[in-house]
Order: sequence, then C-alpha cells, then structure tokens
Amino acid sequence: MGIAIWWIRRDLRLSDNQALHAALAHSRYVLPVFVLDPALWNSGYTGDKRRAFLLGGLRALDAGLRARGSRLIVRHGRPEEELARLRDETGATAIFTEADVSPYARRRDEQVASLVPLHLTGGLTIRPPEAVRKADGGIYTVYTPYNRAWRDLPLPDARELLAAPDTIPAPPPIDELDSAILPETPVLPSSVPFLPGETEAQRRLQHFMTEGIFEYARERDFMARAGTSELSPYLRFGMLSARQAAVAALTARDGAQPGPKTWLDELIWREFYMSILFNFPNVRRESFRTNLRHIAWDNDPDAFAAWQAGRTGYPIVDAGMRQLLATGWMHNRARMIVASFLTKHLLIDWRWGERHFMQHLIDGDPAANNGGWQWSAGTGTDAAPYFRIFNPVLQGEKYDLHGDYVRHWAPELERVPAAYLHQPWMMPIDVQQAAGCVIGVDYPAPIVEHARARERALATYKAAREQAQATL
DNA sequence: TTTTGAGTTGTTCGA
DNA sequence: GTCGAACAACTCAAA
Repeated sequence: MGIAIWWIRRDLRLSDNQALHAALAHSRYVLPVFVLDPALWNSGYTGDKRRAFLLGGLRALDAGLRARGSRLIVRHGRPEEELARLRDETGATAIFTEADVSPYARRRDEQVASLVPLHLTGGLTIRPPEAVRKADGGIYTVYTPYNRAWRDLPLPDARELLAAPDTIPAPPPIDELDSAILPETPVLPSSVPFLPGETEAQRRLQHFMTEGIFEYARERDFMARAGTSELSPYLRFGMLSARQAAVAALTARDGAQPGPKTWLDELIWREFYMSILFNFPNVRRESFRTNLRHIAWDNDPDAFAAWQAGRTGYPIVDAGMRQLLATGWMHNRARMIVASFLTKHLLIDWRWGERHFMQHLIDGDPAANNGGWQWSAGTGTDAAPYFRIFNPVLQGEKYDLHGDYVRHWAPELERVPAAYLHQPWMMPIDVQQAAGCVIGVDYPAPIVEHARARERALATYKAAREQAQATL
C-alpha cells in the first residue's frame, strides 16, 4: 500500500535492518532517504575522518541499493523540513527509521513525528534502552548486574537475523526526484585503515570469528597487536548490526571459550552506555555522580594542546594520541591511559577530552564515548574509584612490553633502549645522544611529574567530594 | 524494610 | 622480585 520512506541515519546496511524491513512490510514502494543535517555535520562534536567515513558508507549503500533496483535520495537541511517536503513530493504515507538514544536525536525525532507519521524500530542495540530492568522496574546503573540481567533475557538467535532484501521496489518517479549530490570532501586519508561499507564490515566480522575472537580475552590489552576486532566504526554507523555481532559471538565455534564471552561483554558495555544516555540524558552535560560535579579543574590550555598533539613526554600517552590523529581510531587500553592522564595528571575537564575524541574518532558515539570518559574521570556510573590513577610508565611496560606500539607511533624513540622506552627522561645524556633522541630536543620532557600529579589529583578530588558533602 | 555482598580494566608500600 | 594489604567510603542490587 503506497509509499514508505526509509529514513537512514546510523543504520547503513541492507542486512538485518529492522527499519527497512518494516518499511517493506508496510508499503509497496520504499524510498531510501538520507538527510545531511547541518546541526550534526557542522557540530563541534564531529570531525573530518568521521564525516569522510560516513560519506563512503553512503556511497557503498547507494551501490547496494542500485543493485536492487533502487537508489539513495540525499537531501541537505533540517530533517523535519526535508522529510515533510519529500512526503509532499511523493505522497509517502509513513516514515520508518531506527530509533536512537542521544538527546539531540530524540528531540529531532519528536519534531519529525509532529509533522509526519514516524515509526521507530529497534536495531541500534540488541535490547531497547529501557528493556533491561531491575525487579522493581528501575534502571541499572551498575554494569555487572546489568550484564547478568541482559544475559538472563532470551539471547538473540541466528534465525532472527533479517536477510538483505533481493529487491527494494522504488516508487515510479524515483528517477525524477531531486537528490543532492554527496559532498566530494572530506576524503578519508590513506592513513585511515577502515574501508567504509557493509561488505567490509561483514568481511571483518567473519575474519575475526575464524580466530581472533578466540585469542580476544588474552590479547585484547596489548596495544601493538591486532587483538581486538576493530569493528567499532562499523557498529557506529550500523554497517553491521549489534545483533549480527552478538549472534556471531554466541555461535562461535566453541563459544564456551573465554574469548567469545569476553567479546560479548564488550557489546553489553555498549548496550549499557546506550541505556545510561537514554535514561540519564544529563550525563552529556554533567557528571553522573552528584558528588563530583564541582572538581577544581586546572584546564591549562597549553597542557591540553600538548595532550592533543601527542607531545606530553610520556611515550605511551603520546603514541595513543598520535594513533588517534593518524587513523581515527585508538586502542581501547590506550583510550583509558590517555583519558586517565588528561583528567588526573593534567586535571583537565573530562568534557574537553570527550569533545576531542568525538572530533577525531571514526567510531565516536555519544553514549559510549561519554560513558568511557566519565568512567575514566571517576565521575560516571560504576566508575573507577577516584584513587585509581594509571601510571603511564607501568601501563607501557605492562601492555606494550616490547615497545612496538610506542616505536611505531613515536618514531623519534625508535632507537631508545627498551629499559628506557617508557621513561626516556631517565636516559643518561650519552645514551640519549647514542639513541639520537635528546630529551627536550628530539622528544619532549614530561610536562608533569607522575608522583606529584598523582598527589594533586587525589587532593583535588578529595576536596570536591568534601565540598559536595558539606553543601548537602 | 533491613541487611548483606559486591563493585572492568590500578598503584603503592612494606614485609 | 613477589606478595598482600591499603587506598575510602559509598552506593547499588537483591535477598
């Protein structure tokens, strides 16, 4: 019956797509639409690498649609205006789209729904953000019980996965509809090791399932190794559905091994933070924990700039920050180390770090990024205790034991002897000269001293908690 | 309602 | 070098 619009936002896939599936079930013709929303495209919380990855994903999706007798219609502008206009141009009677959890997305969808019939479907997460509840109906704010409750619900099954449709019947006038041309720029730099698109996402998933996942629990913390799935950009844009990922983990050969279980735990972390942002939208602006909302941050702009550029003088921190700038991705352990360093050692507001990550991460997701930052800063749900301050030297020695990660991303340290690699300022001057790495010349001196910075962070957090206690 | 057990990812210190 | 305890209470989840 009639025409339905499939409004694509962060579900750039044809397989296991509930919004597409519902649109096809509802209507004879389906019109695939992407609206390039200036409020998102030009936001201070996005960046060129993620923009380029999105554009590539849209081109790949358009190719998949054309192979099925359809095409992608692109519009630029405010979604509620563009969708109302398209409804008038085509006579579409309904819009189907995958529900999102961020405050902006939910406001936007409410506005759209006030103008046109909007049907929200699941798919962003495996379980809807309000689905996992305590016995008394409340929302979990601690991960471990959330994980248990999540796993107690019926697990996704391969039979639920929706196949990509063979054809997507396009309304007859589709070729006459205006479609904005996708911007040519930004283009993904060649240093970015992620090819956008659903085909690549599936290829990576299958590859990870053949062996990587079985080593995952053991290898995932070593930054120089390809021990993680590196699927986050694809999950971010729905080039792979979370359900497809979970089914793959649950049906992995010998799923009883620790690898598949640990990897599913990470998917459940994603679900947990989506649920937190949906149910506590204030975390985007302020600390989840009320007693750490007024930390006396130092917020030194020079220190922040050094952190951003990967010039703090701590090799493991600098390697992580440079990996981010070059590739649009950072190893999970490196994310924790640099986040701890920014908030604890430099006493810079976690929101500054959150924004920088959003500007550079291809997988930058409001819920997961916010959750991760608040966890590291100690301000979040189920956060790290405030006295847990990573020692960047020890973390380097433990998780980059041969120094391959540091040498790769900070090549000026290439010839530094292993014993000094994670604390190069300890090199005697003749060793520095022999290694071609004079501290303060070839590589920066540390911008803070660990022991002193640690004491300052402990004192500042303590003061914030005591002040909060006193004002109750 | 009260009570009890538990909480992603760490570091430092002293024996 | 290795090991266990302390860090500091606090809140949450569930019985």
